[in-house]
Amino acid sequence: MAAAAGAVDHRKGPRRRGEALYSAIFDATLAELAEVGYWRLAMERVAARAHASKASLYKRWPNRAELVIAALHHQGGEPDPAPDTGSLREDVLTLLRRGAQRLDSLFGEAARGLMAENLTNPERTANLRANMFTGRNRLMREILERAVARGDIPEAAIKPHLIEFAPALVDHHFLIHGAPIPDHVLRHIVDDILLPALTNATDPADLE
Amino acid sequence: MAAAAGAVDHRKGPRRRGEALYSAIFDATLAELAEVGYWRLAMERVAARAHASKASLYKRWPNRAELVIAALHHQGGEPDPAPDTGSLREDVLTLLRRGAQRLDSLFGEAARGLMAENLTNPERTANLRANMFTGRNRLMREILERAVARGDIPEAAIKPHLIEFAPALVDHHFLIHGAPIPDHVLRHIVDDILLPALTNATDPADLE
DNA sequence: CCATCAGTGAACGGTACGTTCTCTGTCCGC
DNA sequence: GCGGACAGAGAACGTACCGTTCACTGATGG
Repeated sequence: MAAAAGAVDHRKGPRRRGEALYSAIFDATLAELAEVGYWRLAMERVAARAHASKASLYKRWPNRAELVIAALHHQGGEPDPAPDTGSLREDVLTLLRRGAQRLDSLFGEAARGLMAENLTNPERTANLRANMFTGRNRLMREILERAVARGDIPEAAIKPHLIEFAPALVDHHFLIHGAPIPDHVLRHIVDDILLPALTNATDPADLE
Repeated sequence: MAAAAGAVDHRKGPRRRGEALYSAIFDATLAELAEVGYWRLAMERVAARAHASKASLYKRWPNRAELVIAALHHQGGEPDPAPDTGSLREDVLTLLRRGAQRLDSLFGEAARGLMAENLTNPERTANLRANMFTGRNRLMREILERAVARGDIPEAAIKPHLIEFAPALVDHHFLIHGAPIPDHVLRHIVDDILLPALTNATDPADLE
């Protein structure tokens, strides 16, 4: 918590630069995020809390969305590798549970706010989606490819809409009902929707 | 277009009341919605456009979300009855297409904005969801019940999460990718996800 | 050691909020 | 058909935050 600088006037006192300044700003951003939520997070408040100037913020990030994304990225560690339990069901459930848990945190608060803010701008929405969902989709694809290799599901299951819809349903539940997401919701998605769809996947070529 | 009142000063001129006032405000609201979109729709602008006062607006609706919902409700006619083609696939596709088409209109613009604005407030989100999705869920349930009666799918398919997820996927696509929603997206949802899930639905009792 | 760079805090004009004020048209009971 | 209550119009207010610009001065590198 480097934000404990207190009432230091950085016009006279130690004037931060480089990493120290970034850290102070990111700390202030995350603290504001936790305290008042994304929606009421204001550049003015972050600047004041970090004892930095708004000009310094706007020099680095054009708006609060970029600032928050940077702060989360700065905080976030390495992504976990894809689960590999030998069971498709367990792999998928693990992946979804991991995502659900992530949403029940500062990350989720930010994700909800970022979604809300960018929903009105399709271009930014696409950009945001690329940053947030791409990782999960890659892991899901990995899981499915292993299941295909094991012979658990047909190769036709490797299709974008079959890869993306389970995480999409989790996201939707989060957006509508909030976090935490009950585990039975995840089990329903996997057992009643995803697995039947994957098992019955048919290659369009078979229909010709 | 009752909004064509022009430069009438309603302090002196005919002062509207009751239905006339409501209509003028709703017309102005929908016109603003169409012109600048939900996000830039401001109470100030609506009031000015309707030659009404902000006080009159706030007396009736506490915020723009309520105002827009009321305006849409005022405009909206009777909901169509559930499709009944004799084919589950056609019924569901018709329902989803209808929903997709509805989203590609003023209603969709408003829905996106309302979602964005209320995403940060779980309580309001729930309220909003009740107003927007309940109708569709009822129709979907009706369709599925007919399919069960015909013997097309097992009775176990009548479960909330199986009823709700197809419209949810449509909504999610709309939120992320915008409108119009390509028809093949709807066909993928129905053919590759919904129908396999419904056909394979198993009663939990069968597993005991 | 000094010129340049860069961060701070303050102030600005702008937009929209939600509230409150005065003035006055409209309606209802009598 | 009259007069008071009710309620709408428009303007003004204080608040919040936006994104920008300013003068000042600490830090940095040649």
